[in-house]
Amino acid sequence: MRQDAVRNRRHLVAAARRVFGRDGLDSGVEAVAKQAGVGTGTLYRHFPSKDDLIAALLEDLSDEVLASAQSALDHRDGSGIWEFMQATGAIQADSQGLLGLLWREGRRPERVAAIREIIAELVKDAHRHHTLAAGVSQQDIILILHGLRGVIESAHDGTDEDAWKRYLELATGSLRPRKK
Amino acid sequence: MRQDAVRNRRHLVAAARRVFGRDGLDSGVEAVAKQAGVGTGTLYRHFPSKDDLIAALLEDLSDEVLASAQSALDHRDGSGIWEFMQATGAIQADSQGLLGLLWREGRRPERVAAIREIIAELVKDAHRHHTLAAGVSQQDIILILHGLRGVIESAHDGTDEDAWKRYLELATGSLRPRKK
DNA sequence: ACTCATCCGGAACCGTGACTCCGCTTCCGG
DNA sequence: CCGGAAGCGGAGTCACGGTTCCGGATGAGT
Repeated sequence: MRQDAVRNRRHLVAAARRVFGRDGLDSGVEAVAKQAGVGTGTLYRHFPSKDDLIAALLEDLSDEVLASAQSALDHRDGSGIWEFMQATGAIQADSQGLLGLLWREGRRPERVAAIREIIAELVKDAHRHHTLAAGVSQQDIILILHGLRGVIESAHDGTDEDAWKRYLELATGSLRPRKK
Repeated sequence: MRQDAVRNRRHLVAAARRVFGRDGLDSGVEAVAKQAGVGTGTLYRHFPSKDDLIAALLEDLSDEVLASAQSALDHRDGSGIWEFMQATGAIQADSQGLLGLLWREGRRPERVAAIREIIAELVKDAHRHHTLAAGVSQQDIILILHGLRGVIESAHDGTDEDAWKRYLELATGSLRPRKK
């Protein structure tokens, strides 16, 4: 593969992330191509369809999530679940909420399953070390993460870029075990 | 205005709510017209553009929210804020997350302002009666509501229709004052 | 430097979906 | 009942955006 080709591919995914993140998936492929500094023909050389481009984008993003989940798992002291939620928030915010597509639509189900798997593991570990309130399930964590997505999507056109941090603070307040 | 025209208008708004709620705003106007049992021409007689139809829809929804907000305000015993969040959740769930458009996009800013106004009032009342943890602001409530929207949108294609209730339970856990 | 396989750009194509137009139908006051 | 104004339906128009195509440019091995 030629050097300029790999460079263009990278640029295209980055451009897609920027454009789709800013203006939504309804943005034209032409906007993405222009942002990447190439023509639409080039875009279609690398990705057979717009949907494939989006899939590549999500592949990238979910790689990041999986990586952070793995590193959170390494803790094994019950703090992993908190770290994971923070990291997910950061990635979600950085990608302007695009990561939510992975959840919301049926895209890349294996990835979603893998992430769920790890969350279950993190929850189990947290319970083992009593860093999570009793009765909180993996499903509850996922609920909070869906909420996190909603918050980030809303702040999107707004002013407060770090609102999601405050949100996590609030939302996780009731997940921590009762400090007596 | 002729009777059948009034009826058709109502049917159109209801149909739009159903169709757009189920399949998203990208659904064609033809689907809405068919659902309402009329032709597209009729739709365009009542609403000059698709966007106007959506605006009418949101008008309806925000009417419901304002009404529930008003009735929550009547309590004046500090419980209004909780009732309001429950009611908003119910409306949001019923409309399949369409209500979120009011928030997310810049649509109908006066309505949004009015709702914010009432939330501020509810928060003030709650603090007066100490039914809300100190340091929780109107902005925090809105964050939780954004999260609520995210949860409902996600459950959308899923199985668990009542997930948002559990979410509210979790999310509001840390908003209540420390029961000592 | 030469060559050719690979890659690039963007004009042209085509399907989709918002919107218009107009002949026909239906309501309703007299 | 009758007349005509208001309303209806849906085929046709048009613009937009995803996709294709191909002549020209460009990288890389000899």
